[in-house]
Amino acid sequence: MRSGMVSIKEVAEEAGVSTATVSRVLSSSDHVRPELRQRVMEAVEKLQYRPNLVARSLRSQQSNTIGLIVSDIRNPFFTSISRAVEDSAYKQGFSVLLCNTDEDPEKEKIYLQLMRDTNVAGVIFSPTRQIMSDLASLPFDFPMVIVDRSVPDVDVDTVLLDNVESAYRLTSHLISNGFRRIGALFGETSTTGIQRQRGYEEALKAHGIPLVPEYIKHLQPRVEASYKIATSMLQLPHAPDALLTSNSLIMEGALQALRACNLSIPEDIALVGFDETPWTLLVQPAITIIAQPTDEIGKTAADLLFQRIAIPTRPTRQIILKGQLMVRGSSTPLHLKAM
Amino acid sequence: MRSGMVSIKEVAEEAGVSTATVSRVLSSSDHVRPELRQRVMEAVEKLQYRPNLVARSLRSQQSNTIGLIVSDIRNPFFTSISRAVEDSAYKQGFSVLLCNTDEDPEKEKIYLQLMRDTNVAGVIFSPTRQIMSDLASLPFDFPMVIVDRSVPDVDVDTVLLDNVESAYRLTSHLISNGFRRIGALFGETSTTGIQRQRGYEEALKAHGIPLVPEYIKHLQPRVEASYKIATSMLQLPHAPDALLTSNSLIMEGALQALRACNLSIPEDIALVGFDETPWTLLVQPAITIIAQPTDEIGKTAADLLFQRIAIPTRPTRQIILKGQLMVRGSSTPLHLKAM
DNA sequence: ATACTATCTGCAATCGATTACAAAAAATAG
DNA sequence: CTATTTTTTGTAATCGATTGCAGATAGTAT
Repeated sequence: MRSGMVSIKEVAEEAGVSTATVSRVLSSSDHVRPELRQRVMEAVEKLQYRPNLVARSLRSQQSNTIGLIVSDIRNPFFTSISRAVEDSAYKQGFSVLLCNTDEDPEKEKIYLQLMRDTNVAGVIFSPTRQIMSDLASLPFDFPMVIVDRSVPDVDVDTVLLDNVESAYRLTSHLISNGFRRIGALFGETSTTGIQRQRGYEEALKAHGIPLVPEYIKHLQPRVEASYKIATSMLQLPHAPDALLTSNSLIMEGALQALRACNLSIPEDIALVGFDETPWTLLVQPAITIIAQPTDEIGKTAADLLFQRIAIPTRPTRQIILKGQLMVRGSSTPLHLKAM
Repeated sequence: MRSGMVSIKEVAEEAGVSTATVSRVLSSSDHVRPELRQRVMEAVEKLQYRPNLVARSLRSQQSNTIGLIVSDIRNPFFTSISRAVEDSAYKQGFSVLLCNTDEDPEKEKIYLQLMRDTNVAGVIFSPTRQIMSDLASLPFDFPMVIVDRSVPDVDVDTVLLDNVESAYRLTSHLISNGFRRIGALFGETSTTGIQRQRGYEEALKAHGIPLVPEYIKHLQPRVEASYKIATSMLQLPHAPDALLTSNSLIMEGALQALRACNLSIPEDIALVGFDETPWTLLVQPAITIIAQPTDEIGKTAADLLFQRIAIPTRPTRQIILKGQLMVRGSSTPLHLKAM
């Protein structure tokens, strides 16, 4: 155990009061005569006392920790979210337990259990589709905010992008720039992919462009998987003249594939996707994307969570944020290609 | 409080034994008659009992949480480290508290205090230079592993890159490729920048190239700062013909600056740096870098920490890992430029 | 069968705080 | 100055586990 461990008892002794009084001074919400308060403060200072948060948490049945459960912190989207969440948490005096699930329902369950067992104040969670059905039935009753993904039929706070609309806009942008054979790669583990596919299909329909099944693929949201699938799509007899990708890892793999096939962008093929990463602006041409307001998503999720922690019975909210279409060189219109 | 909260007491009752016995069954290290063990297990199963980790931690004075304190999780280096750490922790049954300090000594102190107050099992920490001097004197006696940075005069486990050597190799590579006026941008908050500067200077010296003070800058390790400083360096009468950057954020800013100045790489200027990020291979030309073995660094740090948690008196170790020079297009020799 | 060990099990203390309740002190009213 | 109310303070229970110690049970040797 820590060597110089000093507990509330020693402080009480030093100040000549009871532990209850010390506790009252420190939680500061209660009445204590100024003189005693002063004595306690001095004792605290002298002994360099710091309250043991574990003991406090056990007794008060509250905690200053929140959980953040995402698929992989290395996904730039979640990296950014996590930073925003941690910032908000810090300001509120909370700290953040980070969990990576790799889109694995088993790990998701394990981490949710951990959250319960450690009695966290609440959880911000980006679940796979698989876990969703169970979610309502699982015995987890801590405050929770779902982020990035939507959970139908479960009454829970949610923050996410307007995925259908965003994909619709992104696809429409390609179409109005003259692209017709639009290949699309969607993540298969999240609802996000599904919604973005919907937006994609609606846009095609609205413009009278037929769906081509070979142009639509679902895959693990990983760079390698994307590279492979994109490469094979590029070998098709009628290869696409544009590629729409549903997250930055898939976009990364697709870009690698284009490079490997020696295709130039956008002359041979356009490339668009989701999420602002450090590199969408650094590669040439820069990549047209839907920028998600990750800071705001993270901050909003944290805010929702703290509100729910404060008032557990509050009606739930679903907050849908708009993405921003950033038009760049990777989707330049066909008739401008010669320039 | 959680609704169906079932404690060890209920389990004991259900199984017709004492709480001590239940505890012994669950911690499984102790002798318990098979029949009782069976009864307890059944009760646990029936009541869906899960031990309260807060209570356990308070009583046993141990914890299954470790802290990870870095400057900014959005720095790809730390993103990767954090993932490796979390993986190792998960395998050992630990979870990870994530803290971003923004290289701010005040936040560092606050987080260190938090770590103490929550009685974490240990901490993996990437400190600023400022906090170092205090480090030994601060009253923090939990197991700690320093990562990425070196702390002279303090007896503590450390994992870091061979920075001097790596910078030396990187610089030598530039020199042997014909570059002579090598500008260098170093982070000012960490020891890492200092060590890399040393390697840079030694390489110049070894090749008989004079140091030019205007070519050496220290800055906040941030994209914007780097962009500004790089831009101003490019305006020099005798502008550099190569830029060496000491981390990926600085490299990002520098690349933006080169793009803004319409300089082509490596014809007008070479660019090299540290850290494998998603984009070093995606931009064209790809960027020559020293790849740090982030997975290994993170894993090693976690291993060291767990070993120290197990045996606090173990002699400390300093583990120095080698970086890997990845030669790419951004530093192609001058005489090949015409090709 | 008796004595002696070795194994199990339960009681109760403990970890370090918070908090219900009651007692004491202070403030206010009459 | 006493009665009543209000504000402070302390005592002790409590949160939910683990664990030292002693008593109970089982096992072994004589």
